[in-house]
Amino acid sequence: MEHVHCRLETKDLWDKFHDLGTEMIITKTGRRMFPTLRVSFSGLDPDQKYLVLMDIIPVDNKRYRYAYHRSSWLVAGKADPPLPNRYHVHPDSPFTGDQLQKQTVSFEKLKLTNNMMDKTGHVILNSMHKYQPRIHIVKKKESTPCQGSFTSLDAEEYRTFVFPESVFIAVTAYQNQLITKLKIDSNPFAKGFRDSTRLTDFDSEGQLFRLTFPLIFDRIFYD
Amino acid sequence: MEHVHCRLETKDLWDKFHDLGTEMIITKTGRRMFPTLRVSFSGLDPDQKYLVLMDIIPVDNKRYRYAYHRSSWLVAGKADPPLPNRYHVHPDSPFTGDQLQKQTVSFEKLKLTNNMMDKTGHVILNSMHKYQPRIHIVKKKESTPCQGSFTSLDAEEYRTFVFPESVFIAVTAYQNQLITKLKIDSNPFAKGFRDSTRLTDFDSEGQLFRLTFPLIFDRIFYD
DNA sequence: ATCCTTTTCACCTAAGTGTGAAAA
DNA sequence: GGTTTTCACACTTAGGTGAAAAGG
Repeated sequence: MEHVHCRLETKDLWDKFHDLGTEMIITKTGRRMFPTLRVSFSGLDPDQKYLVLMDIIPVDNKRYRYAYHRSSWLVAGKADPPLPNRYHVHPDSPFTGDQLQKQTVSFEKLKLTNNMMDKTGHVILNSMHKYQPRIHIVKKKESTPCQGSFTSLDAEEYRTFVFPESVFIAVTAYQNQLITKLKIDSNPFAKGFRDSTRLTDFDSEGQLFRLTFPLIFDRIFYD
Repeated sequence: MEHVHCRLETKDLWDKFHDLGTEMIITKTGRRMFPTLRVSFSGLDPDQKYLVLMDIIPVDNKRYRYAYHRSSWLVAGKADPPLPNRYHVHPDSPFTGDQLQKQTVSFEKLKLTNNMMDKTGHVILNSMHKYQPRIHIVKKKESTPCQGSFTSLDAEEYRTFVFPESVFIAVTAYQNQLITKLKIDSNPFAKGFRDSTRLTDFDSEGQLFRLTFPLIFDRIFYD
């Protein structure tokens, strides 16, 4: 697994958020992450089967608060008691190496919650704490279950990738107004709050283009 | 272009609808097609640029009506005056052959309307008429515009693919109740009408699976 | 009791979908 | 009188709002 590479496809967007200090909303019922973690791999064995996993780990042992007058995050004390870490197998796993090198893997369905009693499988985080998402790729052996539990892993069987631009602070309400603005402008699901005069245009939902002159297609091939 | 192949990725779903007699709603403001036409290509020149187009042509010169007592479609006379055919360039065009062989092309944004005055570029169809969608792949020359109008095409420059399982009758309201049921069960946007006891489960939105036992990841690679 | 911070919740936007009664 | 079309409505998921509630 030494030559495996992992690319963050959504790096540009993550960078924009990272510059402002990324915040992710966590709710009782679970909230998606935005931006989404979307990655692609290279250097895999095309015929080997792999699982792709994601988890989110605390970056430090601190609790943060937002200083409005300075528009910046300050340390506000020691972290709350840590929560049990959960690993999330991408639902399309297992992938063949061939598949993985052709398509990107998107963790758009993953949701964050502050509900410690959550039973729906969302990631449980502490509010006002700093986190780092991670991506893991695991070589699947005959015996590796795709669902269920892992018991042991040899060192050769997996690799972990960390993208520092994806660190974020979990919040129950946005603190930095610039983050709110960037979310509204870049998340298609927040369209309802955009000004009619859009300054930014991240969404790739280009209009269907129509030709005004008909083409002539006289030969039809059945396939 | 002789060796180009085109595969209908959503064939299974189309087949299910075709068995019942596919109906597509057309409205004044435009309605998406469901199932979506999603295709992939092979046999292309990786470095060549291509445009992918779709159009929808009348299958015959007939008008249909639905006989409720027999639960089947009957011919109800001659077709209404034909409407001008429009060709729709996929908004992501042009593609390189390499891109096209790695990803599938989805026409999910295309909308159908019965409004002959439509200025938004949707496909205009006659209600109660039978139609056949077609996919065209066109080799892009330096001079070929991606937007605008084509003036002429050499015979070697394109191929047209037709999937007979994608024929449908345009309607303003569903006629066959079994079609309504299948749409509700298979279109994620119609979830609100599903019984709590889902018999069918076409949507691929599998729940994220969670491991209950933590894995041990001690080696972190920055990438 | 006061004050400040953090969390919750009912509410509205948005697009896509079928409903069912009314209008053609 | 029967068939076809329209339209306001309700539902789903995802997202931010802003006032009220909860915490400390």
